[in-house]
Amino acid sequence: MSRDADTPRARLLRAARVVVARDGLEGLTLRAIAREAGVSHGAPLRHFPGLGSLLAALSAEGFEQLMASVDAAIADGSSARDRLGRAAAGYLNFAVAEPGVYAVMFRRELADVTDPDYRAAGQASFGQLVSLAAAAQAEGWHADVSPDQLAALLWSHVHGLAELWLHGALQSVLGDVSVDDVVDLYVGRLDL
Amino acid sequence: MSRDADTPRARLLRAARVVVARDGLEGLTLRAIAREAGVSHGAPLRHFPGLGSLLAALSAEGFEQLMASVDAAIADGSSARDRLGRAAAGYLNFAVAEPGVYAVMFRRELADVTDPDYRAAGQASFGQLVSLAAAAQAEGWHADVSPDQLAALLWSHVHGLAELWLHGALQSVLGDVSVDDVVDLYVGRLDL
DNA sequence: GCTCGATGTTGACACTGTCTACATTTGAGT
DNA sequence: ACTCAAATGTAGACAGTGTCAACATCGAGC
Repeated sequence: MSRDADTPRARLLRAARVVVARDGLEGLTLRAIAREAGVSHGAPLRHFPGLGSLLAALSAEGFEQLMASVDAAIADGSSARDRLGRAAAGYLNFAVAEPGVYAVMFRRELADVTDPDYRAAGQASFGQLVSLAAAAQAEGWHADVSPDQLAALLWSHVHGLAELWLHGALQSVLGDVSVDDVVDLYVGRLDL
Repeated sequence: MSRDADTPRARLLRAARVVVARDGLEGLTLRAIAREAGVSHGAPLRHFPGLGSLLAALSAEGFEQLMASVDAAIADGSSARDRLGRAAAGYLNFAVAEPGVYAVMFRRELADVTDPDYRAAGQASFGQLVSLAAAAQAEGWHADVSPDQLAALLWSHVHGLAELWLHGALQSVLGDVSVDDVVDLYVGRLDL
């Protein structure tokens, strides 16, 4: 994300971020993105075969952002298991900082999940988690599962927390919890 | 769900089930529901103020189905902790049996989450989980958290598994796992 | 018998995604 | 410097959508 920092493609993706942050998923239309980018309603189709493809590209960027957020969070962890807890916090921080992008990343009816960049970015993100899990296993933590399986379990749990928080379900069921509360609850409990 | 088993309202909700099962979330439109129910495109608005309201009613039904699925699954559990594991299986079985309904239940851009019936059904479903969690705590399992918090954690984990499975992410990351595999993995690991 | 509420129909409106035909700009090769 | 082709953008159309208003039907209760 540097050489082509101002191509029309990148401008459209930035516009999509603005729109989804402002209007949510229901306002995230191709025409709204075009308006935000200051071009006519047909212009985006010169750069993406369709809305699903644009949203897949946005999601791919989201996965990279997510990895960066996790990387930043684990920077000064003492042990692998400690880094795993910090990774969860980094993950949730991204989801809360970019709720619209995070939602698009996991709605197959919106983003074209067959897009190669989307799949690659998603797998890279999962790979990051596998590495963290494997390192914790090397310290003897849940060493009796495959790293992939352990990573899938951890991913599921953190993803569930993110989705329910974004949905507002956690807030309505516990008091009005903050993200930090969720992180504390999750990291501090259930043997993580 | 009995006295009014054949009101137009109930017929529309049945039609919505058919449509979402056949065409997925992107095909779940008000007009498609009307077509499936054999009425004109404006007829549903006589019974629901809008699509979001209809989907909220469908979601409320979904929460009741979900509770029934969990209830059936825990019927012959030996201990409270054992029942908790069976409850997770019942939960995931519902999500996989009715993927469209399950998805609608957790998309606030589709279902009107302010609908009173929706909220009541969702809270009842959560209450069911709280009871199960509290019973397991009475057996000494994770007794150092509040039942609500413990239930929220369990819910997040199972919801994350359901969402990622429905999204196809678990299948693409582990091999082509079945739901039973997911249940085994989840229930058998992480001290549940 | 008549009225009124429940239910349904029809047509309109402003949106949407996508397509096609047409314009403009721009850069690389001669 | 000129040309031409690719990149990019515009404008209009089409079918589909949610929602609304006006009109129709029909049945139960007075």
